[in-house]
Amino acid sequence: MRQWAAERPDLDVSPMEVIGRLKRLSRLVDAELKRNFAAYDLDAASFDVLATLRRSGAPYRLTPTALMQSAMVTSGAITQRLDRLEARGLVTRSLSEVDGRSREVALTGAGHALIDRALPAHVDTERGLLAGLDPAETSALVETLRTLLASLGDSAADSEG
Amino acid sequence: MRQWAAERPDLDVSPMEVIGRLKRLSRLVDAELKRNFAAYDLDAASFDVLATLRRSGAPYRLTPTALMQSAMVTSGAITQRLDRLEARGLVTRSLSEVDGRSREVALTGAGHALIDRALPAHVDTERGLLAGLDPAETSALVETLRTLLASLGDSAADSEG
DNA sequence: CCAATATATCTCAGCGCTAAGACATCCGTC
DNA sequence: GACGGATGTCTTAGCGCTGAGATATATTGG
Repeated sequence: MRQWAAERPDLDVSPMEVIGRLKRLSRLVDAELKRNFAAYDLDAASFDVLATLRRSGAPYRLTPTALMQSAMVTSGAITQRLDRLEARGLVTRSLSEVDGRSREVALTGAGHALIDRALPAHVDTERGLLAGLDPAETSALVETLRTLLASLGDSAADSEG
Repeated sequence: MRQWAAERPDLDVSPMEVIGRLKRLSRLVDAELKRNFAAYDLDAASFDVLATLRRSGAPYRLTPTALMQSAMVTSGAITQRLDRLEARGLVTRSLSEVDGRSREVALTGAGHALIDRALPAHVDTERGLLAGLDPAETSALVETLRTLLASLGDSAADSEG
């Protein structure tokens, strides 16, 4: 920030302070979570799909489109994630009975068991990452992030985990 | 969150609320910034390198290692970014005079001009992304992110933009 | 001084993602 | 019912990054 103020005093670079830190934090978090995923033979992408299916509740079925929106990736990315998960026997894909264009992605028993095993350590890792904040700071942060996401039109701002 | 509480009532998934939103926000921000980069024939990676060199001040020279630490990517990624920028005439690479292992990466006139042109719109885009927060919320957010980064050992928590 | 170790950069295979587009199916309108 | 546009999924080429490792130079301790 100091550097920018010296180099481009004509610009108000204060937004960089927020967004730069946000990006940095996101990278640090990703790197830390990755370590835990690896302990369960997972990566962030696979974990994301399994966790989304898991939290959707019985019968643990969602369409690729739903998974795509939750993950905020392209349809091609979801297709490939599902290819990998299906090959490992963690999910199944079947034709939708109500829409001929669509598929139903379902957790298998193995997928269910794996995500249930990986979840506790994952949440613990996340808790550890936030250990530097006291409860008041944490809840203020949640609230601010919710406000920000809502202002950007993110529909999942109220339900996402 | 509601879904998790119903599915895994044994787990305190509150950390997911923070980290999930953080990740989501980071993706939205990336997507929005990307649009502006494209208007200047840049991508996030190239912009990052040019901006880092630019804010380092005259003589706008840094080592690949310094760029690597700033960008939080591997050395291979920096090598490739520099290959691309060098091919476009936006930076030059020369041997270090003080360390035979090292290189000096310098902004060219074209690189300097390009980043100076792209910067104002970039900062404006960032400002727009934060428009949903009032000044008090914004400064509280900065402070919280700083605290969090510091607690995670991020040395650049105080200077990064 | 030399050996051992650390550091700086580059190389490259492999991987997951995007972007663009193909294809099938659904839906609204006439 | 047929047409045209919208939607859901998959395909594929290309791209940037990682991770492992190669190479060269620097540093440190004996």
